[in-house]
Amino acid sequence: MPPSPTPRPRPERTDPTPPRAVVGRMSHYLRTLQAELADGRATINSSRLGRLLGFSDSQVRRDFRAFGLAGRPGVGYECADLVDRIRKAMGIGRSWPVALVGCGNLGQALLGYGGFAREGFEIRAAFDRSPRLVGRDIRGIRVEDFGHFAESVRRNRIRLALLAVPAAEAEQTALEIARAGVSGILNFAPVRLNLPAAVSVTHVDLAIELEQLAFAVVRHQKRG
Amino acid sequence: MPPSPTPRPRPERTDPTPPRAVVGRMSHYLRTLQAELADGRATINSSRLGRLLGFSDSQVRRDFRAFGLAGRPGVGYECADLVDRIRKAMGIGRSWPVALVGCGNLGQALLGYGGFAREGFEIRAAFDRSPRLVGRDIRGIRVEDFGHFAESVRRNRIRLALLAVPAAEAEQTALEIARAGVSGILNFAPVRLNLPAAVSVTHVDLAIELEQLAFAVVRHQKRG
DNA sequence: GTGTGTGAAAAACTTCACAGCT
DNA sequence: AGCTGTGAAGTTTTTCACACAC
Repeated sequence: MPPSPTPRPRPERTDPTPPRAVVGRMSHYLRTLQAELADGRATINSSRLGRLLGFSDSQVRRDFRAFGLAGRPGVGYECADLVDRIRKAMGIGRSWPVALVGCGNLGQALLGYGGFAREGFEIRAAFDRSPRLVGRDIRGIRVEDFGHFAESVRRNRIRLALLAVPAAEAEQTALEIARAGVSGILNFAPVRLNLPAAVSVTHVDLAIELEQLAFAVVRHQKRG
Repeated sequence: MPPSPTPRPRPERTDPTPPRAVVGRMSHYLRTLQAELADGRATINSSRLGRLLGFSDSQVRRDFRAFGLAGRPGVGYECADLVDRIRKAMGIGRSWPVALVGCGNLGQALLGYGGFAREGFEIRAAFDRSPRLVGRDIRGIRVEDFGHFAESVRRNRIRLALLAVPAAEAEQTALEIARAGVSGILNFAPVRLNLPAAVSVTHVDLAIELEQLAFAVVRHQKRG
């Protein structure tokens, strides 16, 4: 049993960074608050908001405090105010021009997906390499040749890209996207991308979602 | 303040349930291991696997132990063996017949998505309510009228459904899916579903993914 | 030497419970 | 009364660090 001196590095908690788990829930609060506003409710309390999302009331209050959001005792939180502040804190809400790269089936579905607009994400330009698609008009967007990508990024001040190309092309295409100065890529190809640290990548892997669902189903039936 | 006698409820850790966080990573291990196998590597150690996925080496070892997976000191883990065991532990790997409900743009993209097959998920039947689509052949699948859904679920032993209908129809359609005896729904509509507890639901919300990405981008640029 | 398995410690996260504001 | 804000306690998850197996 060595007594182990333990130098105590003193972590010194003054962390201004909101905990990762909180960030993950913020988008959900935002969406629910917008729905409440649309239903004509001006305020909401932590226990209702929690119930709608499956969180506890104290968790809601803690999360909001972590983002510096305050409510009024006896009343609750003001929906409209909260929506504004969350948007601001998350850096969204203003217009975010987005580029779509890859206009096959999935890409075309993304062009038609209504959900993006809500938070100001707007697909401004669409690209493909196939001569079959280049020049076509899909839902009001003209498909451009991917060769023009870098120029279009500058012209449209594009910072985010949706990557919906076949797996085999994903890595190479992502590199070119990164080189054009885009700072975030939402990747739909079932391939892990190795990119310079300057660009953030989020992976949407539908097979993994299905696996998790299948596991939940199996467990659900074994137990309760 | 009395020192609180602490009755010690004796948690009695013999929990066979793998921690939720571990389950979330298992699919990622699975995919990386398959890629390693495809590259001709027979074994892998925790630190390489962790590096490929952005996890620490000890986390990898802990995760595997939680699933009862053992490695060999000085060598590492055997990829093929691991893949088999993870599949078995997750309940996947066998064929999972899946139904697609909603054959608009997104639905058609899902029919063409190559990633599902890897783990045995197979879209066996596709449904829509629109007479425009019913009867059409899309990528080898004949679109059926949603009225036949329950019968098809029984005939094809379908347990999972992909829900790709417009937001306004999602809740009602999901209820009918649940009533037909499906046990898991992967929901693509930007709407929260309120369903009986017997059915598991996983939400794929692309707007939320984009929000999280935008936040990561903003933070990334503020700090490092 | 290399790399696992694992107690112990640390950190992150969640819930409890209640003082205090409206 | 109703509901927030928050210390304190509890729980889960991650990392550390090292004995031990190959």
